[in-house]
Amino acid sequence: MRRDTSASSPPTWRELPLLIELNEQQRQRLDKAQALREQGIDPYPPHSHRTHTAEEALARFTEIESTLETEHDPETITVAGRVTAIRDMGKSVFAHIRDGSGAIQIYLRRNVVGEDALAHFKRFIDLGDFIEADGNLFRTRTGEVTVEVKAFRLLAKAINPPPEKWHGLQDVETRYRQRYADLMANEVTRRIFVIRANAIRAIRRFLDERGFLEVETPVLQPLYGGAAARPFTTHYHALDQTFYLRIADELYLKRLLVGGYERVYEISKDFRNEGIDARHSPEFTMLEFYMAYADYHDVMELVEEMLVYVAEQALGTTKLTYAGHEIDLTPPWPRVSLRQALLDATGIDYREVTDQRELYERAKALGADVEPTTVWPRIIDELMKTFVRPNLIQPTFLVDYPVELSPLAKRSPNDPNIAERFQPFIAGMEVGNAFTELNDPMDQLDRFLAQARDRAAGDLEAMPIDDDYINALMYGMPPTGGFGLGIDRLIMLLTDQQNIREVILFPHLRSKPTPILAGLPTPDTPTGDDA
RNA sequence: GGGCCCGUAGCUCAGCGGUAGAGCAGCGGACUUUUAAUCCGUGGGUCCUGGGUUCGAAUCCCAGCGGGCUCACCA
Repeated sequence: MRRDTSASSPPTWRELPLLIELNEQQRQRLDKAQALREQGIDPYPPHSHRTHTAEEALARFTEIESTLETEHDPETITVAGRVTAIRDMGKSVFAHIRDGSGAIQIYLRRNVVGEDALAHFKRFIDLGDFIEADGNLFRTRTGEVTVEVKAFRLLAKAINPPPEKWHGLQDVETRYRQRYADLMANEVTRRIFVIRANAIRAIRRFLDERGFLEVETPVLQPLYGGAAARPFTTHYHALDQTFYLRIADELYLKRLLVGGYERVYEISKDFRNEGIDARHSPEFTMLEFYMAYADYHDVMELVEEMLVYVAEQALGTTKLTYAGHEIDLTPPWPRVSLRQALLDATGIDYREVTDQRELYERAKALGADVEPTTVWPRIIDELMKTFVRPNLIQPTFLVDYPVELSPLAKRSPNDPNIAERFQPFIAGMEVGNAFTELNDPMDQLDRFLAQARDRAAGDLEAMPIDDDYINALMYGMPPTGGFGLGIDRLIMLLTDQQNIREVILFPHLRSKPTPILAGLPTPDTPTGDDA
């Protein structure tokens, strides 16, 4: 059946090509919407007339209650929101509505709202619908501030019934695929993303107040770099060239220091085409900042101060609970060299075990997951992850890494095999990465060449040579300290979540047809354009 | 990618070879201060999909799809 889409009224659901079987409740609700239209009532009216949020209404009554001469606030207010509970008492009805600020109870009594209106409410308003209600605030016998309703209007008819009221939405897959339903049903989920927003705002404020310039650098890049990871690859039609989604911001931000900005930062999505697990999301949010005339010691101090500030702003405390651990962010955090940490945990002093074979034998003997072919720096990395990282529960800076693990970091003046690099660990989780930036263009070129050799040897994550970056360094970059922070992991810490997908609004899942679109055209359906 | 586990009503979950269940939500009824309202009655299922075993499969077996945890890889 074809329908003239220029018709003046919207279609009834029976006219649309819904290939799914609607369930009984969906059909009932669609029929209610249609019945309302036939009465001349728009189930999706364009305007609302709210005068008070739930929070404002509750605050108002608390404030004026003691001055009232009557039981009810004489001023009529209008509240609006989603109906989350209905308790039908016969000649009166209690309901709760929730808006973005909170929830408020409304009360409809037949002799106040009128017999017809009460019947209309009972007949046409369902859980999940958006309504607005005009009325007067009062306090019920049980003490709850409530709006006694004089009139109400439907603002938006909900066709899908909301999830179960007591248990909320539990199914993890549905919670991720239909985050809207999760947010609607679960207060905990709503709270996580408020904390996330507050934390990111606090980071911006902290850096802005210290003279950092927020910048935006390319997400689509002709050459990726700044980290060890496989990229997402795409074809750029207009330039007829392969481009990559960035895996890090680093090399572009440091070009800006060459240009003369002293302090820059960027908060942005990075993309790494690698596995998904509880701590890794291929699309994730990164903060990177760079400050000229600073080294990694200066950066450590700034990072301590920043994370304390962020926790205070987002949570109101610097003490967190994560996976049962009590964590105190109060600075200063211990600085432990990687060499010392490994020595304490494994008895191996890597400066004295420079032979790869010997290091392998000793790591293997300790039970580390290494192979005879594992290269020396990777064995160090593995030892750190297995024997050191899990024990770094309280905030700790692990400092001074082998140069081979840090191709963009400056060598220590005391030991050319050591890079001035640190990583903060909290609750056994690596939350960032930082170093005194390498600004010697020829040393940088040499490190790139070493990466290129690893790459040729089959390491897909080794960095490609960025010769334009070398050219930038040849103009001169001031001594600089830089820092990268995984925002998602920080939010996991702040919200005591063990899975990164719990702090990402719409995490990636394998595509599955939604019930509504089953059988209808999707972006994957060939259209003749690009196919 | 490997191992283990899960998929039953709109939602939360039982059932685990013998007629498909409960609570919430829905529908009908009673109740004018309830708040997981209460009380009476009642409709609703491709038991993820496809094969197989069996007199008989939601249940057992195989394959697939989707998801979770975990290991590997990685930040």
